[in-house]
Amino acid sequence: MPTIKDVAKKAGVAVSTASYALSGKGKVSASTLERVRKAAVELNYQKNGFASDLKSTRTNTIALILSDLSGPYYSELIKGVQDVTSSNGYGLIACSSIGGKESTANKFLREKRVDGAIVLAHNIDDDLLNLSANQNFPIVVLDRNLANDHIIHVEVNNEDGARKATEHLIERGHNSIAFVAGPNDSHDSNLRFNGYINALEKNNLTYYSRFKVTGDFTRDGGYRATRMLIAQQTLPEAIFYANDEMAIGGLQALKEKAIKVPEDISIIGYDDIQLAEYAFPSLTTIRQPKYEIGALSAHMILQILSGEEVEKEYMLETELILRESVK
Amino acid sequence: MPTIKDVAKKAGVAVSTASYALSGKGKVSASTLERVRKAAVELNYQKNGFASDLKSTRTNTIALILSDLSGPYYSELIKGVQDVTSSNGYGLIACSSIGGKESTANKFLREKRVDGAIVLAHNIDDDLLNLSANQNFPIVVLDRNLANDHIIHVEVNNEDGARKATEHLIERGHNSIAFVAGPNDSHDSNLRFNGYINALEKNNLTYYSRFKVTGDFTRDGGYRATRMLIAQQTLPEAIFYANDEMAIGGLQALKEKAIKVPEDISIIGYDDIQLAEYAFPSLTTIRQPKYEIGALSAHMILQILSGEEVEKEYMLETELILRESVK
DNA sequence: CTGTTAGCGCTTTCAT
DNA sequence: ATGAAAGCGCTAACAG
Repeated sequence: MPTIKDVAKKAGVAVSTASYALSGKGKVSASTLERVRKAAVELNYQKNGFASDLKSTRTNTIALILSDLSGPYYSELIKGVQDVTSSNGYGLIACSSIGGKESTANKFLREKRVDGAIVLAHNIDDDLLNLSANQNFPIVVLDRNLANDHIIHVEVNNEDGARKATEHLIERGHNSIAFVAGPNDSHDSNLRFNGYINALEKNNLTYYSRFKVTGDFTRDGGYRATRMLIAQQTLPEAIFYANDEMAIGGLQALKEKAIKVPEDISIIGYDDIQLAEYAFPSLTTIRQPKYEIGALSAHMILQILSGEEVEKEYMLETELILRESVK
Repeated sequence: MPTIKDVAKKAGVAVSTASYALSGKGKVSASTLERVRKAAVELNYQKNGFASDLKSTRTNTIALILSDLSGPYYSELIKGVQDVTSSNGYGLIACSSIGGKESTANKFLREKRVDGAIVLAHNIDDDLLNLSANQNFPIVVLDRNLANDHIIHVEVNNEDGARKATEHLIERGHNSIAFVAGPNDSHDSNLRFNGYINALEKNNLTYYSRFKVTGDFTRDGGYRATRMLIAQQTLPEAIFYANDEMAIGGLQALKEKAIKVPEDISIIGYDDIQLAEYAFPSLTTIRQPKYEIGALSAHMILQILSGEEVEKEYMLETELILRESVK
């Protein structure tokens, strides 16, 4: 691999001159500029990004850290982030937190390979975020609450969203409502559970712990959770799934047992992923403003990076989307 | 930001010793190791990734470059790549090629910020790939053919897939078949068009150029293309969309004009994205082995990186998925 | 306008 | 086992 030194030698100039010429920071005569450029092309010179970052300490790139790059939920979120970063001349890389301590996500966070990060990955632990965040390295977290001056929270009102979902079910006349939770360590899922409980209490409905089953936010988890519900002697009148993916898995389980939705049982999801609209029956759900979350998060990071003072807490609201899965 | 120098000073050792201690490469007594570790924690020391990469010239990370991080097609592909990389101790970052020359994708490719790359992004140009690929920087391309010793091609048999789709339509008795193409510069779309033409010819059907309209691989593009088809006096008996997203947009346009699928017109897509199964009517389509593409690509990169000699060309086959959108 | 030079923070010989 | 020191490739301050 040729270095800038080789280019300089070939062009018959000093490295600094070559550097100036290549970076286009003026201070070079047209003729040397030409010579240097020519030499660079001939040698197929490509600058070493690490070396230049090491000097500049700015990467102009932010990272979006997700627990799983391939989830359907993320599509719109990414779009929001991407639109904002790219229109501000920033680069974006997405990385997954799969792989624990060794994951790329961990590495990027620890070693500051980017200028800032947006994190939506329950398997990244709080300590790491607390250690990594600082004046020059802003972090936006989307799925937890951390007491740290350099961490911005962009939250969606989970409790209220879950309350809306549950109350909608109650309004439609359902008295026994099951809740299919996400992973136990998911902050979001726990808040949604709280909202569910609140709505129950407010309406004087008793909560039966056998009506709470745990999925893991995947379609398969929703399928299994629903099978468990079906296996119990009394089927609830409605099921509230803590996310749409699980609801879609549930739809499948219900269909297999010939339990009709919404005739025999009503179901409601959470998120409003693209598929929700196409599921059969289409899924009544709680929409999260995913694009806005992404765009706002990116915007905040860039604000901080450009030295602005910003609010540390943002709360976005949800919306009930009526479709066909609730009677 | 504290550096390793600070840690060394605090621990009362030389930088080299600190480096050894921190990287766990032996050669340090238990007591100094302890001292150094303690100092590092107290200072909240985090190593500078760029500096260490600059020395080591290995990042243990590969990049997946996509034209748009948020497309539904990519989900499974990413999963395939991710499974292989993470189980081999490699990191993965995904980046988008949006933003042209300034995009993160370009930068990573040019400046070798990763050890290798998998590219599925029609807006990255051939020249850049040719310049970047070399002995130590393997590239797998998924959407084009480049004559370059250091570029691996993983292809899906587009022509054959399109032929299958078209012939299926013909077998089901359709004689006038429209084709909704992707962007004109898409290699994949052009090959699919060839397959379509071949099938027509083989079955002695004439090709009408008014039955070829161009979308841009998006739902909206498919919607508009379909409107154009509808606007013409004679509707074809069937439409072959060069990808599922456009077909889903088409479904919408057809529904708005009360044209029933498949009673009034048959449609077939390409890709078999998740949504295809959930569309109404569910979409008959050509499945691309997306997960396998991803896994194979990642595998090849890692092979090369570990010094193996490998084949440069791979061709994967498609499969016709029968659903409800063809009469 | 061009060249010399001092680092950026780290790893890694090579002595001790 | 530990330390001194040489660079990785680049940028930028400074001198000319």
